[in-house]
Amino acid sequence: MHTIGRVSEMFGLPISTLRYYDKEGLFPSLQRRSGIRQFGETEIEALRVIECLKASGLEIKDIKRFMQLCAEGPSTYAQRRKMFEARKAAVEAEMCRLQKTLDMLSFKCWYYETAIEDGSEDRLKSMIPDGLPVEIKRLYDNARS
Amino acid sequence: MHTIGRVSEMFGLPISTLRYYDKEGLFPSLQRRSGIRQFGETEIEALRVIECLKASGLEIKDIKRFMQLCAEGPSTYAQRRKMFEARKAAVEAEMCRLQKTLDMLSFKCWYYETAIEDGSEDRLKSMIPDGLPVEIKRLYDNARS
DNA sequence: ATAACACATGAACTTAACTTTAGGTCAAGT
DNA sequence: ACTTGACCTAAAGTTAAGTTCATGTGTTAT
Repeated sequence: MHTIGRVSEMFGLPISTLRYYDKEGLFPSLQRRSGIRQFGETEIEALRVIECLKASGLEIKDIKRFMQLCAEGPSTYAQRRKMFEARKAAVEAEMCRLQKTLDMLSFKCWYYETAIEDGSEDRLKSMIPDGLPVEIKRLYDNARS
Repeated sequence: MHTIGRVSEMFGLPISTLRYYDKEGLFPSLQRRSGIRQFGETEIEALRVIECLKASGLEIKDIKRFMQLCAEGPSTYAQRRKMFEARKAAVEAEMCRLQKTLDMLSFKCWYYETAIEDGSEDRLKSMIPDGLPVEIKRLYDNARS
C-alpha cells in the first residue's frame, strides 16, 4: 500500500491531481485508514490505464465510466473491450490528422528555407497559381521525389 | 474579398470563432468597409496556416505572434522558419507518444478478447509476474511475432 | 414602410482539468 | 510542549478557446 505522496512521485503527478481523480470517482475501490487514502495495486494499475486513456483523448467522466465497469466484474468485459477498440480508432484517426499536419509543416519549413535562400518570397509566390497551397505542396512533393 | 459568412462556410468554422480570432489579433492586416470585415486572399491563407498551427498544438497567442512576424516582412523569415521547425518537432514527439498509447490500447484490446474467450481474467492475471503490465505487454508482443 | 437578414459590438457565460487557498488532523522528532 | 511534515477537506480560482446574449446598424425584398 502506498500513500498519496509516494504515488505522486511514482507517476510524476501532483498530489492535487490524484485527489482530484479520486473526487471524480476514478478509484471506485480506493480504501482509507483513518481518513488517509491507501493506494493498492488496483489503484496503481488504474492509474496506468488512466494515463493511457487520457493520452488517447478520453475525458475524465468517461474514464470514470470505465473504472466503474471494471468494478462491476466479468459481465462488462465486452463493454470494456469495445471502449478500447473505440479509443484505438480515435488515436489512429488522430495520428492520420497529425501526419497531414506534419506534411504541411514540412512544406512550410521548405518554403522558408527557400525564401531565405532567395531573399524574398517572390519566386515562391510566382509558383502559386491562385493562392492554392495544396497545389504548391504537390510541386514540393514532386521536387522531393 | 469575402464576407465573414462566406469564410465561415469555406472553412467550416463558426462566425463567432472568426470574430474571436480577429479579436485575438490573428488577422493583423484585415481591412474593413463601413465596419464590415473584408477577408482577402491574405486572410484566407492566414486561416489555412492557423488551422495547421492549431492542429500542431500551438496556442492562439503564439499563432498571433507568428501572424505578426508575417506582417513584418522578409526580415522575419528566419524566425518563421524556426517556428515551423519547432512545431514539426512537437508534432513528431506527439506522434511518438500516440504510438506508445496505441500499443497499450492494442494490448488492452487483446487482453479483453482473451478475457472474453476465457470467461475470466484468471489466466491473464496469472501471466503477470507482479502487477507489471510492461512485462505482460512484452509477452503479448512476443506472441504476435 | 416594414420586415428580414447579414453584419457589428461588448460582456457575460461555458467547459475541462486542474490548482490554489484556507483551515484542520495527526504522528514523530527535539 | 511544540514544531515539522504529511495527510485531509471544501470552496474558490485559473486557463484556453471559444460561445452566447443583448443590443444595434445597414441593405435588400415585399
